[in-house]
Amino acid sequence: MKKHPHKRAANEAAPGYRCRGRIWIEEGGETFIGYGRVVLLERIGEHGSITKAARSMDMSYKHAWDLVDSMNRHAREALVTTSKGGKGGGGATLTDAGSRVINQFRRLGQRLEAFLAAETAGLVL
Amino acid sequence: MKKHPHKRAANEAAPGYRCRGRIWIEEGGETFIGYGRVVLLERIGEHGSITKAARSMDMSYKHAWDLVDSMNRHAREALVTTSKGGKGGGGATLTDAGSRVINQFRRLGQRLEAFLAAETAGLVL
DNA sequence: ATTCGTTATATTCTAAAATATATAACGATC
DNA sequence: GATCGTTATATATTTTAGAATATAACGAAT
Repeated sequence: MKKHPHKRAANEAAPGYRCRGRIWIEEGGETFIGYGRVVLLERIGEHGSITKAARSMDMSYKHAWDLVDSMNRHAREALVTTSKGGKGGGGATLTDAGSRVINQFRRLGQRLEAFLAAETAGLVL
Repeated sequence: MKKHPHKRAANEAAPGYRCRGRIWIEEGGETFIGYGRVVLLERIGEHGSITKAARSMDMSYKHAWDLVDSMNRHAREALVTTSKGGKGGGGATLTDAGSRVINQFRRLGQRLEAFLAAETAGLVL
């Protein structure tokens, strides 16, 4: 039988190439929303506190606070509202606008995954 | 005239949201090709030398060499071949396989840009 | 008034990534 | 065989992003 020159040799591992990617939304050259920020928003919604949300994802409070601040500054209406003092020391709540942003970005991420899967399937390397 | 409640106030800057993203190709969990690597391949093709290519893009030689090594290890056939000693001290040449990878990735990048443009146009934030 | 856990903020510390530096080997040309 | 600019490699230094730490303010509950 004639050899098939384009088939991989038996000892040669088949390279499993895969397209991967990241996507985010900018405003004025700065990041508005990305994967990590969406997770943070979700955790704030679950825990009702920036501190607890940060701990739950092994992030420093300062980093989490800076991200929330950045998101709120770039959003048309606040995604997270905070209160200090009082019962429990205060807290943070995810707004409806925040929930909508989460949903929009999650759907965007799904479309990216579909794009990447199609590109991976069509790779000709 | 009745106010249009969903129109932006005159003093409120229109937020220019924009989808951005990055894409790369992995093999075995490690990066095989990405934007920076493609630029490096192109510069090697232009200069015929890893050293000059690295300088031309303000990259340390070590970093450039590591990237070339990584690309060659993950590619089915070498994207860059090198020679040491001899006239001019040696050099590096972009192979045909390297050129093909550049073209494939550039086209992939164009399709990503189209995807991002469409998503930006459809943003509902 | 004291306590509590949080927000808000500044400052310091650390770890990762990249750069910078140094050295040997290479081989065609002179 | 001496020279040259490069590849190849190791080590040290610098940069920088994020974590860690510290402190004050807050305000309801006790």
